[in-house]
This record gives sequence, C-alpha cells and structure tokens, in this order.
Amino acid sequence: MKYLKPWWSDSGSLLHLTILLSLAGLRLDLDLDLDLYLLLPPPTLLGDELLLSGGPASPAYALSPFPASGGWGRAELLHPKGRERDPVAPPVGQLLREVRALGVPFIPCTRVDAWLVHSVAAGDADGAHALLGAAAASSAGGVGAGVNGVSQAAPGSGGNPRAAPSSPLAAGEEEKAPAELTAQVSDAGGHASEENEVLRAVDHSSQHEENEQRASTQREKSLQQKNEDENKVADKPVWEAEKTSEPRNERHRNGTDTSFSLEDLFQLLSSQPENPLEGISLGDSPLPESTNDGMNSSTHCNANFSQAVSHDVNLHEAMLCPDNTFRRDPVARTSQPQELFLQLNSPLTNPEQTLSGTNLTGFLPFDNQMRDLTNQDLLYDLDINIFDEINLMSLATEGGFDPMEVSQLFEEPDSDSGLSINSSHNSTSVTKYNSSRSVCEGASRSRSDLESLSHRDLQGAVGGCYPEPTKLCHMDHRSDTHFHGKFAFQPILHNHTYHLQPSALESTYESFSWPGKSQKIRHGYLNDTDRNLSRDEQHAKALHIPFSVDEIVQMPVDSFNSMLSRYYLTDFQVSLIRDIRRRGKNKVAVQNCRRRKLDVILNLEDDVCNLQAKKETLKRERSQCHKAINIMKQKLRDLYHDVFNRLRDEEGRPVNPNQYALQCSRDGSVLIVPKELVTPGQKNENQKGKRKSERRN
DNA sequence: CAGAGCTGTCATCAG
DNA sequence: GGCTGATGACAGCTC
Repeated sequence: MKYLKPWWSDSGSLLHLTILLSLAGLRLDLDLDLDLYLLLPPPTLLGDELLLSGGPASPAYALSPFPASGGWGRAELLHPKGRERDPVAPPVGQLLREVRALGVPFIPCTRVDAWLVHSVAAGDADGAHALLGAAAASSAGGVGAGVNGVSQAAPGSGGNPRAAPSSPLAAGEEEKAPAELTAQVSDAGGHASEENEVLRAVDHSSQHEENEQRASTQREKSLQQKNEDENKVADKPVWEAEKTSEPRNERHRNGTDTSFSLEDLFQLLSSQPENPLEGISLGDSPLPESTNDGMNSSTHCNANFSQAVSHDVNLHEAMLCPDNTFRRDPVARTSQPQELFLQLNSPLTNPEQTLSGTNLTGFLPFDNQMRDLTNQDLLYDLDINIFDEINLMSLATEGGFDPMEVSQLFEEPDSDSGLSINSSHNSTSVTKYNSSRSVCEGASRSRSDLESLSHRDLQGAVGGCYPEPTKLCHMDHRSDTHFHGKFAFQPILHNHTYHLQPSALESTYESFSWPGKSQKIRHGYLNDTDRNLSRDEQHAKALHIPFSVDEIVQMPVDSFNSMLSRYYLTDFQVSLIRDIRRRGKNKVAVQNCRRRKLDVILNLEDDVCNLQAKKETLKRERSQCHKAINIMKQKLRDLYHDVFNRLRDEEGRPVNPNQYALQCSRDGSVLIVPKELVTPGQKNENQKGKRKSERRN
C-alpha cells in the first residue's frame, strides 16, 4: 500500500498521486478520477497506509461551505473539523507547480484538485484564479468563498450519484454546479496560451493574485465570446452532451468536446518548457505538433486527444478499450472483450505493453516508489470498478460475450484470476488468491458451466464463507450506494476452491431435479471436498447460484423475492433456489418439530415419574391411615368389651354382648339396647363397615 | 446383516 | 393465494 501514500505527505497537500490512478488515468478523464475518488472510503477506514489525500497532519480536507459569489467563487482548504483553514496546506498553485516540476502526470483525485486542474486546463480564468487565489489566500491566512457543486460539476460525470454522500457541501449548493460547470466547460475550448498564463499565474505570489485574476478574467471573457459560436455543443451540460448521438471522438475531432481529461492535463503539463513529459507520445495516432507547441488552439488540443485517447469515458470503457482509443460504440466495445481485458492484464508481465501499440514507456516517469507498485495491485484496484461497471451476469446473456473469456482475461500464470482478485481490497494479498487456475479448466466445461461462469464473482458464498444475511449488499450492487465501499474495502471471502468435474457437474445438473435420486448420485462422483457440502449446496454450486444456501433460506421473503427479480436467473436456477429455500425452511422446521417432540416425550416421561412417585406417596399415606384406623377399631373393641364386662343386669348377672349392643343416642347418652331392636339401617351400616374393614385388612 | 437412531425430504394441514 | 410452521410418513445413512 505504500504506493498509495500521499505523494508529498510532508506538505499536507490535497493532491495525491497513485500509480493506480496514474496508469488508469492514461485512459480516464477527470470525472472518472472523481468517480474513483468517490469510491474510496474515508481515510479513517483504511488506516494510515491508505491516506487519500494530505499527510499525517491533514489527512482529509473539506471544501469551504461558503456559497459561491459570482461564478466560481473561491476555495480554501479546510480541515473537516471546525471548518478552519488548514495552516499546513500549501498554496494550491504551489502544489500544482510541484506536480509539474516532478514531471509526473498529475491526476486530480480530490475535488479541489480536480477543479483546479480543470479550470486551468480549460482556460477558465475565473475558476482558476478563484482556486489559485484561494490557494494564495490559504497560504496567507485569508478566508475565501467556497467552490460549490464540485462533485456534480465534475466534467463528464453526469452527476455522479455517489458524489452526494461524500460531498461536504450542502445539497442546495451542489445543484448550482452543473450550470457553473457548463459555463466552464463551454470555455474549455483549449486556450493554450491562456492556460499557460494561468499556469504561470500559479507561480505568482499572493500579491500578484488579484491582478492576474483580473487579467485572466478579461481574457477568459473575450475568448468566451470569441468561441461562443463554435462551441454550441459545449453549452449543454456535460451529461446532456453525453447523450448526443455524435460519437465522442467525433466531437473531439470537431473540437466540440470540452470535457477535460488527463490527456488534457498531460498536454497542459507537457506544454511547459521544462516539463519532462515533453515529447512523449500518446499513442499510435500521430499527435499533432500542438502536443509540444503549447497547444495553440483548442482544436488542436481536443483533436490530439481525441485521436490518442478518448475523453470522458468511464472505467468500464477504459477496461473494454481494445486499443489506445476509447470507443463509445457499444459494438466496438463488446467486439473485442478478450483483448480489452488482456490489455489490462498484460502489464502484469510487461508494463510497457499497457497500451497496446502505444509508446507509453516514457509517459510516466515513475519514481522508485511508484515502480514498486505491482501490476496486480493496479488491476486489483481497477477491479473495484470492474464489478461496478460490468454486470457479468447480464453480459453473460448477451451474444458474443463469453464469460470464459472474461475469466481468462484476468488470468495470469502466477496470480489469481481477475474475478477473484476483487475479493479483497488489500492489494498485498492479491497474490494470495491462487484459485484462478481452476478457471482454466473451464475450457473443457459444458456450455451450462460456461454460461454460468460469470456468476462466479458472486457465488463465492456458496460453499464458502457466507456473508451475513443482513449484509446482502450485493443483491443490488448497482443501486446500493454503500456497495462500493463495502465491496471494495471489505474482504470478501469467496471460496473459489470448488470446481466440479464436468461429469460431476452434468450429473449434478441432471440429478438436482430429482431429489430422491440425488443422494445416491452425489456420493458417486463427489470428491471429499464436495461431500462436505450439502446436496443443495452442491446443486447451487453446480448451477452457479450466486447466493449461499444460508442466504437463500434465511433471508426474508421480501429480500428473497427481490433477489429473484433483480438477478438474471434461469428457470432452473429460480426453481432450484425456491426448492433450496423450501427444503431449508422445512429442514429447520423438522428440526424444531423433532426437538419439540423430544421435549414432549421427555416431559411425559417426567410426568410419569412424578405420577409414579406421587402414587407411592399416596400408597404410603393410605397404609398409614389403615394402620391408624385399625388401631382405633381395636381400641373401640377393647372399650366395648370393657364396657360389657362392667355392665350388670337387674339380677346382678353380666350382660351378654351377643344379645345386647351399645347405641349412642343424639343427645350423647349411651343406651344398652337388645340387638333385635337395632334398626335395619344401622345393621347394614355396621355390616358394611365390617366388610370394608375386612377387605382393607 | 438386522436394527436402532439420526437426518433429510415430501406431503399435508393449519394459521 | 402464498408463505410458514408443524407433523406424520418414508427413505437413506451411520453405527
């Protein structure tokens, strides 16, 4: 990551230059740089090794929130905290001069940088002087007005929606940007002399700022009036100009393309006498002499770059550009997909062939630090946008697009495939991914395998490390504004180690529709690794379902339906996904059911034990009661006999207990009654009591 | 080799 | 009407 450190961190500049953006910048224009910049996360998320701008003392900056006053207004570099001017920030003009002196193509990666360079290159006196004046004011401790709408006003950006979250400016002020940009773009007719003036003005001190600004403003106004009729197209907003049917390079040739690109910057820099970039060729297309003559006209300026490198392209096109010239034509774009990616891949082994047929070896006078950057790192960082711009799943359905080619394009002998190098933003770990070799095996795969190979970038969760279901950011990575950050900077632990043999794949593909037979089949062909996977996981892997089984099963029904609708899935895949979900749900339900059933059984067993214990207790209590009753009966009998032994009749003879009985009356008195006079009811009760007592005994 | 236990799947019903 | 949970029945696998 050392190559991503700020170039001159000591100065605390906003400007930073990376090899990635330098190399990519050869083909990308300003808006894409901004786009890349906007893709970058806050420095705090990346740690000290990935400071985006500024140095340790000023890791980040914010634009002044002050509203524009009369066009561009002025800008100063502020700390994000406190809205205070950064005391360590050098003048912007000084920074630009340093860039030019170092002879490295300056790629504006921050908004202030972008606008500065844009305004300078476009010959915008107001904008340039506003910025330069802001820089001077910044160095002098002054306070200026802010530049508004930088994010949306980026040339050719078309209003990058991702700019909004990252912009420190108020939304209302950002809306002014397109109009302001239009004004600036319309003036970007390439006034080389004016640009030189502006560049020279960069070197001026703050004391000369106002005079120079006024002079530039006057020149700018005059030139604006002069070229007003010639740049009708440029009066349109950039995003509207993008929609015109006129090809981009045609507009370049016509001198109507006013968007600023790195080539503009390069030419701007190379126009300086001391610029070491002087004389560097941009490509096979013969550069007009204006490349070195200081850009005498806007026509030359734009025509040169249109022939060498197209302007205002996105990274997608940059990746797909087969030659040195960007093509807006989708047919041309898709006609040579392999060459396009191979072109990006080629620097891995031969950086000088980065631009095929283009003599760019001298373009970038990389210093040693920059040379340390490996091409894998470059590709890796570029890959962030590869997946942002390229919907492989959609491309896979287009005719003429062979996902296998894509996979091969990213291949290199000693590194991971291009599809998997995106798995982590840590460029140093790129070489750790060695799963790309198996992609080569796809040459012998079945058609179904090839068709679904493009999903591999998304299917890593299947059989691998599954992301949390709540982090289904990839469900709609095109619309999720948070996707880029997560996707780019969170390591996605894709597992690309599984690769079914063609026979196994076919067997799985054929058997997945018959679950009853699949289990028998799967054990016949699966290797040890695949046996660790469940059947659904194997099926999902075979059909390249871009989701893990856990995701399919656990995601909410809304997300599930949204997933099915947003992704291009074949009927087979949809059916399989639904089956997986159904089976997964049922599997969990069965487990719960059996768990509950087991709990019920255990509870019943506990109840039985409890009831048995209670029964025993009751038995013991009953036995104790019987014993007590018998004791009482025995005592009663003893008392009965004792009473009769003591009784005497009128003649003094003992009373026979068989003829008489004791009867208790209601008033508590005890009477001696002959048994013949005992009522039948009393007899029955007495007999029942006797029988019961006999049975109990 | 038979059987118990576990697990997955399907069909069905109910909420 | 679709989804989900619950449950019985069945089959396959392991020990």
